[in-house]
Amino acid sequence: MITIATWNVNSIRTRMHAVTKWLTEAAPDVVCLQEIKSTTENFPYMEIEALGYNVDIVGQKSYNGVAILSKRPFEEVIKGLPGDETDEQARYIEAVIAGDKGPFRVASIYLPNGNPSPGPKYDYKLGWMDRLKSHAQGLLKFEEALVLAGDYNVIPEAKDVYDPKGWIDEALFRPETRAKFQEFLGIGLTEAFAQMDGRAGQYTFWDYQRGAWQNNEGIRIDHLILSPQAADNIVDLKIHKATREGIKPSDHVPVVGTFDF
DNA sequence: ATGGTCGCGTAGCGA
Repeated sequence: MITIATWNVNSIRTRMHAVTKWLTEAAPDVVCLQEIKSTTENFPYMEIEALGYNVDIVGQKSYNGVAILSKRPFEEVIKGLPGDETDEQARYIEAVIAGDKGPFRVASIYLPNGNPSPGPKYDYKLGWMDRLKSHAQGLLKFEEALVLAGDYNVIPEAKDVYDPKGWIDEALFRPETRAKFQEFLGIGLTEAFAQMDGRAGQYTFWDYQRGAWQNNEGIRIDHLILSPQAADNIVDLKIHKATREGIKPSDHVPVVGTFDF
């Protein structure tokens, strides 16, 4: 069995206490991190490697930044989402890792937020989603287990947000955003939560403001997106809500899939 | 009610 997690940590340096605690307790095989807000020079490689992980990252000063941690060595790493050489935002890293039954491929994705919308930031989001779809179409041709994990900044359905009417103009929930997400899934991908659970009100993010956590005013935006070979072999999916408690939590919580790879 | 809270970096932006 292989466990693959995604977690937007909202700064790796500030979150190291919570991250090391969770890595020790949950001990996932692979972890996709987003919003590390760190350059390569400032990333805490030593502390994470000491917990038994190989680490590779796409870093950026102050904003964005993604990483993949893996207890098994990387066979191949691809950095940056293809399709726009002018895009300098650190939002994509992909790796091939050896499973017990052959290699599997994992990507750590930090899809643009897109607010305010409409506007240039929303256009960037939609363009990024088009590029992700194109890249994923290429990956599907390998016909291998593929897990595209990350903060998609997309609320798939009304049941995934505490106040759908209040969110209708947000970049994360606009009909055009949801339609493009469905178009992305339509190339032959499966959203793990929809397959495994699908219940309403299973959130992965609660804003720091307005007592959102205390009032359970959350949204579900962190997803594991699977190729057929991954969807056929997922055996469990859990949202680790407990990490939203405690001192200096991230506003996102981990989503963890277990696969018979 | 155009508020509220984080993180980065030390003003104001991004979320």
